Amino acid sequence: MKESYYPQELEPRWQKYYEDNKTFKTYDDSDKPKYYALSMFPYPSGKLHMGHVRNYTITDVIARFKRMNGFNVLHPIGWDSFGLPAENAAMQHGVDPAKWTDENIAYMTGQLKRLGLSYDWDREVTTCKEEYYKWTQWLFLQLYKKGLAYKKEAAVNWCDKCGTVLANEQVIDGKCWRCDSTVEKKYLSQWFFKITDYAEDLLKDLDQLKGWGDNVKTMQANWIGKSTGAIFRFKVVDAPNGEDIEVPVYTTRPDTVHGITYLVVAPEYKDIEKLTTPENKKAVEEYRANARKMNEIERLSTERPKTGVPLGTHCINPFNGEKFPLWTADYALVEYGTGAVMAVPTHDTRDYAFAKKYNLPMKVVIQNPENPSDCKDEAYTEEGVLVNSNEFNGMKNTEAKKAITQKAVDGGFGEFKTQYRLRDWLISRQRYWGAPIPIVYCDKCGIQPVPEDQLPVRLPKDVDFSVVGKSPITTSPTFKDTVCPKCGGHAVRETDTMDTFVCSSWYYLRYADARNSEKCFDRDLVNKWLPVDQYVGGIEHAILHLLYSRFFTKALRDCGLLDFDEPFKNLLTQGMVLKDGSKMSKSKGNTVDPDEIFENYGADTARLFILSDSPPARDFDWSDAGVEGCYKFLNRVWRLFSANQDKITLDYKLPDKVQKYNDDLIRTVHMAIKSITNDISNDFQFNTVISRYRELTNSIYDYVGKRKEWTEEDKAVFSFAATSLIKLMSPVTVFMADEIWHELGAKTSIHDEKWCEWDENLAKASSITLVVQVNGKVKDRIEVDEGLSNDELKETALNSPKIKELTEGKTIIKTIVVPKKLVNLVVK
RNA sequence: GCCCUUGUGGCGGAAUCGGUAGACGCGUUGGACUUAAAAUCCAAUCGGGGCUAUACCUCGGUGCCAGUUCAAGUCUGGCCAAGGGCACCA
Repeated sequence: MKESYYPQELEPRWQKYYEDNKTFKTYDDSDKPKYYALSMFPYPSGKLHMGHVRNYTITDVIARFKRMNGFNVLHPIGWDSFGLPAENAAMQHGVDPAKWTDENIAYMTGQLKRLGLSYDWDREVTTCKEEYYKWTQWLFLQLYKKGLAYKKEAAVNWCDKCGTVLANEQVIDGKCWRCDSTVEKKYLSQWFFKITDYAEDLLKDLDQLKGWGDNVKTMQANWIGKSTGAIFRFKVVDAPNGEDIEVPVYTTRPDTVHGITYLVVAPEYKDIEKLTTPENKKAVEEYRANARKMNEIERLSTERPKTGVPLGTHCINPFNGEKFPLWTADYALVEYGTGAVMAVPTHDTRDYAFAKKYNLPMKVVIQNPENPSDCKDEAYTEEGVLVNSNEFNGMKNTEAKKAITQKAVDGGFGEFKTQYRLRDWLISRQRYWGAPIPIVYCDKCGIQPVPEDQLPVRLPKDVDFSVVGKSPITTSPTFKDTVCPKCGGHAVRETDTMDTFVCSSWYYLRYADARNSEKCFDRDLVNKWLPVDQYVGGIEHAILHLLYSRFFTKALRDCGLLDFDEPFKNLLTQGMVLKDGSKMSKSKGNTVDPDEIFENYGADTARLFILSDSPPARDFDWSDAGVEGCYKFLNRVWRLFSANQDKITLDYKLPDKVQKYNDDLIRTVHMAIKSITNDISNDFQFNTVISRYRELTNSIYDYVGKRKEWTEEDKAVFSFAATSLIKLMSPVTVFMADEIWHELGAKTSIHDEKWCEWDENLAKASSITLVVQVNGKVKDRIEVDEGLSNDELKETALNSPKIKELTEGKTIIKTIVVPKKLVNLVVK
């Protein structure tokens, strides 16, 4: 065994060995229980970054730990390889997106292997390959058949820089999630998935997800945005041309209905022209034109003062016969509720601000009986009792919500209503590098799905990437024209491709049956492996990917393709990797290249370090000194073995009875096994696991330092300690562990070993430190035998000279004994 | 504004049930080895005070203020700060 550690040589050697021997291949037929460990698959951007390293190392250690604990582990990897960067590269450098992507995948595959990740490479999936996107298209058709994929004309989010529309989830503060440019509204005909059909399911089933953090669950719940209230329909009494017209509103405060003093419709409200009198027409038109010009950010700013103009028409409140005016104002949103709002300035802060500005009347209808407010200075939005509300006066507002809505239902002018903020998922993209939507438009038959036996609809190669203002796919001379599958006549293909989030919404299912060319996946295999037992990835997908995947699982369940409701049983959202307090990014210039770390220290050091300093869920601050420290530690472990190789055997036999000093080391090892096992099992606290590695290593070094002569017993105990250490470390420092293992004479890989077990009786110190407190303050510590009873502990405490002195002349009122731990004397 | 998460030494962070606060590491300081350096090893390292000094003793200390308890980093109530999410969503 070499005297010092040499990762640069030994790591590639083992890497090749694992590859040649398919050490980590997973077989479907096994009598072991299954465990599915999954990292969020990467976009092949070119190179791994430290966030990837952290993500994949965490999952890899989990997979290896479970394997050693007797599970048949599925631990796959793939590539989320459709998307804009490849197309941008094509536009800028004239390189084929497929080639660009392939090259990136090849490079990053090398990096993943170098990092020592125990993937079953035979299950690799690549979303941009025909063998994969064929099934993405097939799944689209299944959703289409179920009525869950549909096309509609709608106001959609348009990113001019990316040249495509975006889903609501991809608009962050009015800006594009990818390129940060301001998003505009456009009216376009686009494909949607009906995720709103699953709003209630997606919300309700969050309760099932015990293994998800509350942060992610509340983010999803907020996004779904459920509220309950009522719809009220108000008749317009003075519409131009005497038209008979109603305006429905959605409200969560039906209890305030007697306080309506005006009504607001969104500038884009569909009937707005019919609601506008000729005298007001000009002002209203102007206001609407202005609203149209505003971008999302301006429009949605809550700071902007409220504006609006009257329409000139009026409604009657059927509850009290009062007449109130109609206005248009852009604080009403056309896409939420009915696009119209009943305004009660006394009990809604927005209505209050608006009414104040335009001098609209106010009427108090809810009051706190203890502390009545006249709502002159601000709206009263708390609970209370109804006033000025006819037969409902005196009723608690929480009860009145129901009673008043019921009255509307009975009177035929309203109903109970549950409303969600979630919108349907817009999946069309006007880009080339994605899965083509398998639809054709026939001149005669209209929209026609591509028959399943004609899949995949292949991406054309004969395209011009230099075009501006339209998707390159539309430049293909061969792609667009086709025949109608129904009538055989002329038809044109849909040229939009699918959002890449569609591809990533089902990839975790494909791993269960990755090479199936006949089917999307075998139902039994998917039901066998899924749900994912442990999913690991970044918090940035809390809404996007995780919500879409949950939707897909439920929709495919309803299509009869699988038998479970939720795809990811446990979710670990790892924190960001920071350097100097901020997120690593190229623009900040604070990135660390994983290759450089591999080169200088080896993958094991990288793996050890990325797990060592913070618990996985927290942000991790990269420090060069920390890497150095981990490298030194590995050297120290290496030297422990190289300097003592003659004393370590793999087939040691521990005697039944050993010397006290040997018993102490054995106990230390058992305690380490216990705490390491528990720390991994309990929320994957790898940072403390690594502390235990160091503690155990320190203990073994202490032991070695004290031995002048070595008995056979000493060697056996030492062998036990050293081999336990290297096994415990093997999921983290994968290459070094196998190298040492072989240097010790093993013929098989350490990664085929069973996890260490501990004996509960040995996993505790032979003596304990009794803490003696007086009035809750620690006054003495006494080494006592482990087996002492509570009475004996009390006796020991009272006999301590220190305690005697402190209690001298005082009365002991009470004595608390915590078994094997502590005695607290309450004295006066 | 609403919701979630987090607040512990110079730093990253430990601390099953309420029971020794600061494990382990980084950094710093001192020492050993060396011609020297690197590497390695040993020791000290929350703050204030006491003692010539070591040992030791003592007081304070887990964002702030209260409370419960023999005992609070941990439980309860009220605040404050940072990070994140949602947001004219009626």
